[in-house]
Amino acid sequence: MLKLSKKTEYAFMAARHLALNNSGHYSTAKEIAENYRIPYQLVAKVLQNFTKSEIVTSFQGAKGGYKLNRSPDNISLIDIIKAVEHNYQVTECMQQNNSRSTCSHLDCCKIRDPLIEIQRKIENVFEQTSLKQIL
Amino acid sequence: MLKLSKKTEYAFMAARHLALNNSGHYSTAKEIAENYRIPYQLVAKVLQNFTKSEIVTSFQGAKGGYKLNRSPDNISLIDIIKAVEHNYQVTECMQQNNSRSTCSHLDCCKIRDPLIEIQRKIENVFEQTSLKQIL
DNA sequence: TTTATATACGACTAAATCAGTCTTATTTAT
DNA sequence: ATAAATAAGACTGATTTAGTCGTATATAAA
Ligand code: SF4
Ligand code: SF4
Repeated sequence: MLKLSKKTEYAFMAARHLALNNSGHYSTAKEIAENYRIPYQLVAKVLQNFTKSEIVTSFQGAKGGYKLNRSPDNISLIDIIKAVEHNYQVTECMQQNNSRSTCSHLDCCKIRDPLIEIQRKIENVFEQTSLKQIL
Repeated sequence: MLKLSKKTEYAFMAARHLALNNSGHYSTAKEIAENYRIPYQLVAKVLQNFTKSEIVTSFQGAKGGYKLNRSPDNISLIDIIKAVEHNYQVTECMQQNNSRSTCSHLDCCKIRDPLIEIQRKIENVFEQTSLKQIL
C-alpha cells in the first residue's frame, strides 16, 4: 500500500541521470539501463513517456538519445510521476481510468471528502520537490 | 500506485463509526458491515487489528462489541494505518517485512535518500490528520 | 444449561496489478 | 548499406490485494 511503482523509481533515476549529464552527447536508454542495472526495455518506455510529456526531447537514429527540455529546478517530481503513471491517486474513486467510478460505496461513502484533501497534500509533497533537489 | 488498500479505507470507516457512536451499546462488526455495505469478515479483521493496537477495547460474547480507547482528536490517521497495514512505505527498501532488504539496486541507488524524505512527509500528512477531523 | 450472539484467528482462493520480456517498425549518422 | 538508436504494442509470470471459509472461544440471557 502507498508504494511507488518500479517504473516511477526508474523514472526518477533516469531524470536524475539526464540532469547530471554534461558530457556533450545525448544520454541513451542503453546508457541509463547499464549504469543503474535497470532492464533496458523499461527505461526505454520511461524515456518515451518523458518525450510525450515534453519533459525531454528525443533524437532518433545513431548518436541519438534524450536531453532535458527544462532546467532541473523547473521540473517537479509530480511532473515525472504524471509522465509515467496513469493512476497515482489514493482511492479508486479519484482515478481517471474508471470511466464511471466503479466503487460500489460511492453513494454512502463518508470518507471520500477527507481523502480528497489527503490526495491534495500528497501531490503537494511531490509538487514541492524538484528534480534539482534529488541530484 | 500510491493507492490506499480497501482494508485501510474500511478501517477509516470503522473508526469513524466508533467515534460517532453514542447509543450506549458497543458497536459491533456486524453493525458496521451492514451500515457501510462492507464484507463482514473484513471489518471483523480490521477491528481485531484495532484491539491489538489498543485503539479500541473489545468485549466478547452476546452484547459485546468495541469501544474507542481514546478521544477522536487524540487518534491520528497514521495510528489507524499502522494498526491495519504492515507495509505503508513508498519503496521496497523501507518496508520491514523483507528480512534483509531485497532490492537489487540498494547498493547503487541514488534516489533512496530523497525518497526517505518523501516517506517522512507523507507519513506526516496522515499524522497531522486526526480522526476527529474526518467526522 | 442451552442457545444465540459476538470476538479471535488462520488458511485458502480468485481477481487485479505490476514487472519484465519479446517482437517489429522506423529513423538517422556514418 | 549498416549500425545504432527511438517508438510502440502484445504477451507472460510474479506479486499483491480482496474476499471467503471454517473453527474456536467467550458471554448474556432464556
Ligand atoms: S467512494 Fe469511498 S470507499 Fe469508494 S474509493 Fe472513494 S473513498 Fe474509497
Ligand atoms: S534501493 Fe532504491 S530502487 Fe531499491 S527500493 Fe530503495 S529506493 Fe527503490
